[in-house]
Amino acid sequence: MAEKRLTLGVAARLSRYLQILTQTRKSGRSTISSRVLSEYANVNPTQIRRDLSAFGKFGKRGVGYDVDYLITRIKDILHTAGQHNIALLGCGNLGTAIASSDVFVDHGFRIEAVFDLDPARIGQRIGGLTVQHPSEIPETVAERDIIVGVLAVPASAASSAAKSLIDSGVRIIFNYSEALLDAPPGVTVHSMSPAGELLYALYFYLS
Amino acid sequence: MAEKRLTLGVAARLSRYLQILTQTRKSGRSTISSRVLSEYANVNPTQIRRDLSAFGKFGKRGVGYDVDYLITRIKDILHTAGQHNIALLGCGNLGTAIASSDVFVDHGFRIEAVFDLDPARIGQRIGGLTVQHPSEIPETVAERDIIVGVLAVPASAASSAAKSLIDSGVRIIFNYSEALLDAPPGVTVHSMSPAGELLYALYFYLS
DNA sequence: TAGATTGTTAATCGATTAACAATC
DNA sequence: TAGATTGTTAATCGATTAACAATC
Repeated sequence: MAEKRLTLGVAARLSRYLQILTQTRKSGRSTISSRVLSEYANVNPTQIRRDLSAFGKFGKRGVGYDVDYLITRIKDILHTAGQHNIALLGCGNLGTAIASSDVFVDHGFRIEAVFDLDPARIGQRIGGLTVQHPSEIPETVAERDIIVGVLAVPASAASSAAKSLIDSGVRIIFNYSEALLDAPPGVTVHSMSPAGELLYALYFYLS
Repeated sequence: MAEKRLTLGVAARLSRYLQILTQTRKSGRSTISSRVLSEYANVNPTQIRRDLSAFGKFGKRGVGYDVDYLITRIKDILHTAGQHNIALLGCGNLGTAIASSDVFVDHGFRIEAVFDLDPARIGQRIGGLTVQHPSEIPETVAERDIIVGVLAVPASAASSAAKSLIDSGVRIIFNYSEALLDAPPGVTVHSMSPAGELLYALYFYLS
C-alpha cells in the first residue's frame, strides 16, 4: 500500500467519516452503507467509496461496511489510533461545557490539564481536574505530553493564552474564541467559526 | 454581473472571508491584503483574489482591500446583509456560553428565544431573554420569524429538539451535540465536530 | 520613482458524478 | 434467485498554483 501523504481533502473527509462512524457505533449499529454515511457526512456516496477503496476493499457488496472494522482501518490510515493529550485554557461556561462533554474523549483525546486566570477558579475541580494558574503551563505541557491546546477564553485573552501554549511546545491550537491568532510556522491554528458556517448555510437557504 | 448561484466552495470561502474581515474591522484595521487574509483563512492568496475578482475589482493595487468596503460587497454577494433570528435550545453551560457571546451578534444574527426542558431553568433570564418551555416553540418560531435553530442540548435530547424545530418550520439546524440527526429534504443540518477537525489537524502533525 | 499588490491568464491537479459490472 | 451495494471506470468540472503585466 502506498504510504503517500493524504491530500487535504481526503484527510478531512476521512476524519469526518471517522467521527460519524464513532457515533454510529455508539448507537449500536454494526454496518453502514456508503449511502447512509453520505447523508450524515454531506459527501457524495461515490466519493466515499472512492476514498475508501484507495486503501483496500473494506466493504461487502450488497451489505455495506462493518462499522468497527472501518473505524479501525481509518484510524490506521490517519495514524490516530493512540491517545493524545489536551490542555484546556479557560473554564467559564464554554470551558466547563468542553470539559464535561465526551466529544473529545470518544476519539482518544484526553483533557489532561485545565488553566484559568481567575484566582477564584484556581484550585477548583472541574471534570476530575484541578484548575491551575497559567504560569504552570510550560511545566505541565512538558510533563503530561500535551500536544493540543484548546482556547475557551475571552477574545481579549486569546492571544496571550495561545502564546504561552506555543512557547511551551504545543503545535496545535484549537481556538473557540473570536480572536484572530497569528501563528509561527509549524503551528496549526484551527478557529471555530460558527457564524461563518451559519452565513454559508443561510446563503443556500436564501437563494 | 452574473447572478449565478455560487458553488459550494466559493460560498464557503466567501463566508470565511467575511467572518475574518469582521474580526479585522473590530481590531481597527482598515485595509487588508490577500496575503494577510490568506494567513487567517488558510486559503491561497491567488485563490482569494480570484474569488473576489469574479464579482468586480474590489481592491487597490499596491495597497490591498478596504475592509469595510469588502464586507459590504461580500454581504451583497451572499445576500446576508439583513437581520436573522435564532432560537437557542438548551441553556446549560454551552447554551449559556453561546447566549452570552457575540459570535453570532457580530454577523447580524440575533438570539430571539431560549428554550430548556429543565423546570428549574424555565422563567430564568439569560442574555436578556427569558427561558421558555419547549412547548412554546411552534408559536415563538412563527411570531419571531426564526429561521435558525441552535442545539446546545445533551445528545439524548437532540433528536426530539430538532424535530420540534423542524415541525415548526425552522429550516437550518446548528447541532452542537454529538448526536447524528436525520433531516427531511429541505432542512439543512450542520453538526459541529471539533473532534473530527482535531483528528484532521493531528494527521498533518503526526505525518 | 520604487515597492507592493491586484487582476488575470494558463496549465495542472484533484473532486465530483453517473454508470455499471461484480458480487455479497 | 433477486435485491442491494461495492469497487472502478471514464468523463467533466472546479480548485489550485505560478507567473506576471498592470497600476496604485
